[in-house]
Amino acid sequence: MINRQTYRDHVIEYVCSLMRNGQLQPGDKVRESGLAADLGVSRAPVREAVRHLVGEGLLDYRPQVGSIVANLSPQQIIDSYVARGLLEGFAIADSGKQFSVAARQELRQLCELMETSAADGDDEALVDVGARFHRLLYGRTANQQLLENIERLSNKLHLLFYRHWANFYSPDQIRDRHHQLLELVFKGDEWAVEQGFRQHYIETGRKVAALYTTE
Amino acid sequence: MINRQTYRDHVIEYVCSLMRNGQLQPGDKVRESGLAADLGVSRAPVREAVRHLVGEGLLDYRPQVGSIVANLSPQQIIDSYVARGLLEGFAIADSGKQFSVAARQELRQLCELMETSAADGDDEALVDVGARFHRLLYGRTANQQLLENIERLSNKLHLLFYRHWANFYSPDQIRDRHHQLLELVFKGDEWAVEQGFRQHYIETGRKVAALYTTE
DNA sequence: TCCCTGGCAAATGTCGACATTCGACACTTG
DNA sequence: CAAGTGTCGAATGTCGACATTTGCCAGGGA
Repeated sequence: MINRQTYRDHVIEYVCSLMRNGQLQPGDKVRESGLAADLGVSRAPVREAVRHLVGEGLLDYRPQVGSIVANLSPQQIIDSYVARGLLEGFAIADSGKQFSVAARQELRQLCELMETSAADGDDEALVDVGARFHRLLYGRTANQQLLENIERLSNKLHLLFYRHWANFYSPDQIRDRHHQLLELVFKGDEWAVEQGFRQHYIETGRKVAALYTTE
Repeated sequence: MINRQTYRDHVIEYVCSLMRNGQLQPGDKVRESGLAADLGVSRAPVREAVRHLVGEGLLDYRPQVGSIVANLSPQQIIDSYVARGLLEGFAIADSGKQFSVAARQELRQLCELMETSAADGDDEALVDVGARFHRLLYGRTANQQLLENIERLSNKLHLLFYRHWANFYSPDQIRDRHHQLLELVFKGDEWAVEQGFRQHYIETGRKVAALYTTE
């Protein structure tokens, strides 16, 4: 038994799945009693799970009132993507290590895979490949503290907005944008890498934010 | 009633004060029952406080076993300072706004105040002034998401290591190091600002880490 | 002597219930 | 009719107790 699972973890996963399913949308109230009833557990582990998700930024919390699914303003959306670009760009630039030929090939193949997934309209696969692509890059950093922050932000943006970003670019654009990132990384100019990733994410952030402006 | 205080918040503050007092040191076990008994409350709010502090990175947590005060490895210490330098440097460079004459004067005065505090051996005042100095700089960012991450890291490093950094530099050095940061900021070269703050923090991080290496 | 094993104590995980607070709705009043 | 107010329901905050797991230590065997 490597990792003992506690009820709290089940609740966390359950809430995340509700967010992925769309059954929980930004602004929706999250009632502890409801979750407890759904899963047949008491409110104690539910409260811990909710508090954890609040800490992750996935839920907003008001004392004595309760929690709602985080409802980021357009500016907050952009800000989150900016922060992610900053962290991920640095993590990649700072990792320093060279990419093996095999690793380069794998990353390039992922770009192609993104294009075919996008062309097939398989958004789920596209998002998944995109996540693998980025993780392969920033995951090379030896800085665990940085990694924690990146994954927190990454997970937050993924759960809140993964639905959308597949629709902002044509299959060609998706492939090309990520190919360009790769070339920056392989070239080894750290400053260019950081700027490139910042730009990559701020563009996506602006597009996502645009969807949430005054509807 | 602006901000209703709940027991959980009291517990958080209590644990932080224990860490500041040195009654809780890195590696020490944090028993929920003990805290509950100390404060005369039940374990429920204590658990929430502990979980919050785990999320902040101040405590390490092992399921079914308990929590201990975070005991960062030398590398993790450096990594944390690197991350803070990255975030703070960007926040300052990206805020873009000009500093008023009064603001510049205040910041320069804080540098001098750091020197006098250091010369007087008043570490508490020195650390406090240092915190105000840095907050005045990074607090100008409009990016709330960034700010949250900075303050989380800042608070973590402050609580775990505020004891030490006052002793790494002479009063003159402290003043000069911060004056140099100010000149970078006032000059407005964003890239130089980012690099400067990264360097500032990585140096401190290395010195702190050195204290925790194989004693 | 060392290792394994079994049980004991203590800490965490979970539960159900009660207390407290907030938000909403209907009612009163000017 | 609008504004303020009182009450009620529901959700959160807290509590004490029980269940379960972990780490430790004593005891026995090789």
